[in-house]
Amino acid sequence: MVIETKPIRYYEARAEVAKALSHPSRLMILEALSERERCVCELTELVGADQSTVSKHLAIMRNVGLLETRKEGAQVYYRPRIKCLNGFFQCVEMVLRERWEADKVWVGDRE
Amino acid sequence: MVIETKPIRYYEARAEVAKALSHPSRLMILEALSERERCVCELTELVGADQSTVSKHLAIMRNVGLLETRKEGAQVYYRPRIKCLNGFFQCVEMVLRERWEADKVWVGDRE
DNA sequence: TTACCATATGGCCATATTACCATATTCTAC
DNA sequence: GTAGAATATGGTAATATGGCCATATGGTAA
Repeated sequence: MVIETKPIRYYEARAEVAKALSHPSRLMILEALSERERCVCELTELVGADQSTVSKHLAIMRNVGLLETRKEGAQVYYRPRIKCLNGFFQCVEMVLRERWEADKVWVGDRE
Repeated sequence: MVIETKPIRYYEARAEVAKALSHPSRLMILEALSERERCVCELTELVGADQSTVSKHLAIMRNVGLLETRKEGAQVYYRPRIKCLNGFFQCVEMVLRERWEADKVWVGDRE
């Protein structure tokens, strides 16, 4: 009974993208960018961390292909590279919603 | 110019789900489970890691609400708790596909 | 040129993650 | 009851991640 799998590289590439999405500050940034492009200084203010920290978060997302950049003078504007992030977040939302429902039922059982 | 955000807890909860999806072995397991439920021993053979390692991967996904379990004798069968993972993976696929296309163009530019 | 602003990178430290091994727990079979 | 299989958990070591500070880089403006 051998299960069909794809080469490890396949899963590694997908895990890398998911990992880029797995930090609160990065999700906050993505949400802000879904509205419109922003420069690093705006996002630094948004996140409230050191500018170098935010720069590294942005590099992580750009490296996996989630973001792209545009230079304007000394500023660098970041924007989403894809439009499908809704599908991703809808799924995460459903996980959280179902979990919440389950917790509610479970708590109810104890009373 | 203050950007609208939600409370940190909001992003943390979502990042936690994404983090549970950000390991190659866990993605391999999810793919196998999308077909049908499996016991830990099957998944251990699939991943090719120590049984305790696989058990911990499964616990991570169960704790965030991605998987649920069913006991049958001494065995524990895991299955997905939600049906929307396609939306998630379609988005990841698109990121990878777009990145691949971009790389192709870029390489072409150098020749 | 110099001074200054915006961004990226290197260094370092604290913490988190992952792996394995050993062991505990739970169930089946005898 | 004991033995053994299936799974979960604790310990520990190696590596990865995330934060800040300091600094490098690239741009603007005088």
